[in-house]
Amino acid sequence: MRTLAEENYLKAIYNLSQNETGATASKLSEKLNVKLPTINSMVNKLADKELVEYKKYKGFILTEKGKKQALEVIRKHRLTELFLVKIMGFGWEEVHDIAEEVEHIKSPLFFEKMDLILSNPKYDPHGAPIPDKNGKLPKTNLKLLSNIEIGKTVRFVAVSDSSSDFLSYLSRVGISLYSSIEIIDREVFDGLLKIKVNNITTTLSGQVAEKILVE
Amino acid sequence: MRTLAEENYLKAIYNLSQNETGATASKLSEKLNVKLPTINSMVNKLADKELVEYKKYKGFILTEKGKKQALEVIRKHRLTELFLVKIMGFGWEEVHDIAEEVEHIKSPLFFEKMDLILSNPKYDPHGAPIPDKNGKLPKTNLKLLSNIEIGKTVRFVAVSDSSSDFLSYLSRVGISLYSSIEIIDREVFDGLLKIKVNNITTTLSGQVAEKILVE
DNA sequence: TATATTTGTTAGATAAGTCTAACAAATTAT
DNA sequence: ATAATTTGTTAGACTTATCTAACAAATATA
Repeated sequence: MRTLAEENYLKAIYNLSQNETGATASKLSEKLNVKLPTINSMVNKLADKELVEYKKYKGFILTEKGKKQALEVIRKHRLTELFLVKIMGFGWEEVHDIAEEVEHIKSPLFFEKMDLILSNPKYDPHGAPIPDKNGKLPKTNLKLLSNIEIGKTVRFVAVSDSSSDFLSYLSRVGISLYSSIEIIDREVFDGLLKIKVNNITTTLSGQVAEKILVE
Repeated sequence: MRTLAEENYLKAIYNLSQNETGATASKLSEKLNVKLPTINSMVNKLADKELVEYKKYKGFILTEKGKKQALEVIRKHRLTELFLVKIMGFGWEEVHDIAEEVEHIKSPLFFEKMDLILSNPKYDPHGAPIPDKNGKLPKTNLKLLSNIEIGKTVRFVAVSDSSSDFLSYLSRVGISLYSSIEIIDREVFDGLLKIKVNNITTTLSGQVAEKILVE
């Protein structure tokens, strides 16, 4: 039986692997709020179970088996988030933390029912793709808002940060998922971005623009 | 922070205390599927935290604090069961095991939302009362079907066993919550019971009749 | 390139929750 | 009332997931 801690390590390693930088001990340590030696001993355990591949002083990569298990947990997380928003009436900025708990429920029936009620949804309320029962993810081709050329108009399809603080901020400045965003101007020095959304001109910091995914 | 194991002990002790026999080490051991010495060490811990009162070789009783915490978990369990049936479309025989997992979710928001969606419900799908936010339970005056005199007609309002096996059996023989049950005859030797439900005559064993609560 | 800094590893300790083996108290049966 | 049985307790071991302290490798800096 997979433990709660194991599930969290698999998920964190999966998520870190999606960045170019890959999953290292110190990044995991920061993400999981756990000291470095703990990471070390846990990753050794996961390696014994053939869930990650790992050579000393090199980073970690999930095996196929590990990846499959990580995607199961991610599926549960994202299905839950959508269920919370669509069926229970939560705001998109409220659901991340609740889903962090619900994703560890074992009962397959519970999540199958969510999937049924939501009609096999493909994306969660933050635009992240929901893996299907076999761990398959819909292909997406996303760009960072911070990299789009001046003058272009793009569609806001996902965020890379689901924290309540960030999402509340976006709501506050009137940017919601699937909005059209026109790039008016960008400050070279710090990436400060002038955009037009719903005919209103707003300014976003470079940090914020890096968390907004568009197509 | 209350641990999962702690919550399960509190709940089990609370439930056992409801029977006349009270909560003893061996009963807890059986209920929680844990060996006797484990019960001993855990109950000692709970006593240190002033959640149960306990004198060697005597049974366990929850303190006010312990009772309050047990009722919080029971509230989560029963709210969840009703949510699963009413909102998610599960059958009453499917929800117990799922609720055993969901009841340990910490997020108060999650359960407040269920409560809101269900409009402050008073009873779960098995007729058990749902404690309110302060741990108050609606007073109920229930009798066992096995104790009702011959000739009387009663209303089936709750079960004392929420297992899938038992509930499926009841559904199969056509007895559902809030049915009227007329006692036709009872065998003195083993309590075998002849009843009439919806104008159909059925026979129930003594064991089954003891798990059916009526008023 | 040599040194300093950052990152990763090993060793050993701790807390929670479980177990088995051995024993003691309470209860039941003879 | 004594013996047998059941129930409860103590002692000590094990596993999981964490920690701190000490050290080693890799990387960055002077």
